[in-house]
Amino acid sequence: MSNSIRVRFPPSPTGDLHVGNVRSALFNWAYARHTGGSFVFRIEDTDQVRSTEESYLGLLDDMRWLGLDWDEGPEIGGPYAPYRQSERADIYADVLRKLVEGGYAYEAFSTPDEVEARHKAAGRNPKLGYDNFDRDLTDEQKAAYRAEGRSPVLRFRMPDEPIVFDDLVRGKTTFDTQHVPDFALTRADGSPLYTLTNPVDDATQHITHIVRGEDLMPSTPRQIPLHQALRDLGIVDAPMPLFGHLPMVMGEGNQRLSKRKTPEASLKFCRERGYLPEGLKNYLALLGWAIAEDRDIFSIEEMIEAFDITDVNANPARFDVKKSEAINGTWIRRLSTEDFTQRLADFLPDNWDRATLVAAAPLVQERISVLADARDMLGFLFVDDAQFAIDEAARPRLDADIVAAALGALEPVTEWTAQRIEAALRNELVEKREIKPRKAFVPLYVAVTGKTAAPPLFESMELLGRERSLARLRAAVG
RNA sequence: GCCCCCAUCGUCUAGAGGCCCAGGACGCUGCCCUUUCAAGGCGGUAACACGGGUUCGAAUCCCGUUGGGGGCACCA
Repeated sequence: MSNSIRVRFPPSPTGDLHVGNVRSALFNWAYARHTGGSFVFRIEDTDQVRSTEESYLGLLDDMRWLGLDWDEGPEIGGPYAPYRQSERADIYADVLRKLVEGGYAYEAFSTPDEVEARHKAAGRNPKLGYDNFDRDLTDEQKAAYRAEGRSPVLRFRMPDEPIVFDDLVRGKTTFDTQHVPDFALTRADGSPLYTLTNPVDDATQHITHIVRGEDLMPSTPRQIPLHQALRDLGIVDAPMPLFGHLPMVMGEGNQRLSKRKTPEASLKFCRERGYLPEGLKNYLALLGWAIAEDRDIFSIEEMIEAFDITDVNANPARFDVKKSEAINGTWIRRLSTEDFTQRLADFLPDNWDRATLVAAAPLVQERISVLADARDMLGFLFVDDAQFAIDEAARPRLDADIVAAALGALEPVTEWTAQRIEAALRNELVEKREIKPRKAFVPLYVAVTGKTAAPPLFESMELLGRERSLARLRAAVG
């Protein structure tokens, strides 16, 4: 199926995924599923110093958690294996050799300091980048550098013609190669750089659509001539891939997402907050894409059905925590009680009593937007009585008279069910004492749960149990 | 500084010349419901960055300005 669509997601195992990466993965995946093409998962670990096995394993776990399954990649292999760049060294070495032999790449000995010094001496902007100084070094000059103990990097010889491509989301884009210096393909130790491995893998793995963040747009005028060189040399016969550059996902205040400044932007953080994969994917899909004029909530199946890269818009988006949680909340409410209970149980600490949890889950399902909210809301049921404490913010809402009256009404109740508790309390406080329900129950919420935002009172007391409930009421009076 | 990209409510967006004195969602907010908190229902608030063109007609096309973002590594 040489004419079928192939997209890829190639993260580096150098840390946690952030939501911008996840959005790229999602769009690529959705496009593959929409078109019946292949989604290739590739690991770009050419930077041996920064890449870690832990991060690699984390990447796999995150992708599985998200439900973004890959057709080719780690652990399952595929026709263009291996899919970890650290295992493709001989491919790169071979390409490099042919590139040099074909005159597409050359040895460069200049150090960054020397390049900058030449720019300054010539009155040019020192930030201009490499100046193509070593392009036509003679063998004697190279030998002289080597005699100094220098090792060269290999650089790609950029063509003179402008690079023009039709971006899938932005349309026609032109780069004048005057502004694109010959770029390094290797380090001085001969190890390959991203600038080589990424285009080589895209070519050798027959990627047809390269959909990535806008931050990679400046690498496109380098990838295109390199891909062309690979074709000219007969290394690959893959046609030039199409490029689509997704808008950046920004944090608050238009800051670029970084784990330091915007922790909510890391997938790890989202998972710890208790986002549902459904909710997170739904929200992320909204960043740069819309399924319809008046719809925000849609399933992944609906997204697959409707998604097309050319419908993605080009302007940067802000990751809005409030909206993402609101979307997640509606996904939580959409879950069946059984499903929700299961996910909550998987999320909450193991030592929380299972039976109580099953009974309590339905009470919070429509009150939370991320699973972590349930931890706060249900904590009063699972905390040791010795450690139970009333929130400082809630304490002023206590009312000793009301709590005492409630205590008096509840002590005779032996059949400890929500119905009996409610009947006793209403009779005493609302009927006999004519206290408005709103006024009557808030102090009891505070006494029993320690908070003003809690699951329904009577059910909460039933779950807490007679003795513990009465004890908390007594503690609140005294 | 140089190169590239972008520009509709506070935010995410719909809008591909007349359907738009601009629609949806989040947020904020009013009311209803209500045992707290939510959820739900019904309202409200709020935008085409600016200036020139093109056209009978522009949020939609063109140019410029301004603003924002990205890149300029022997990181990816």
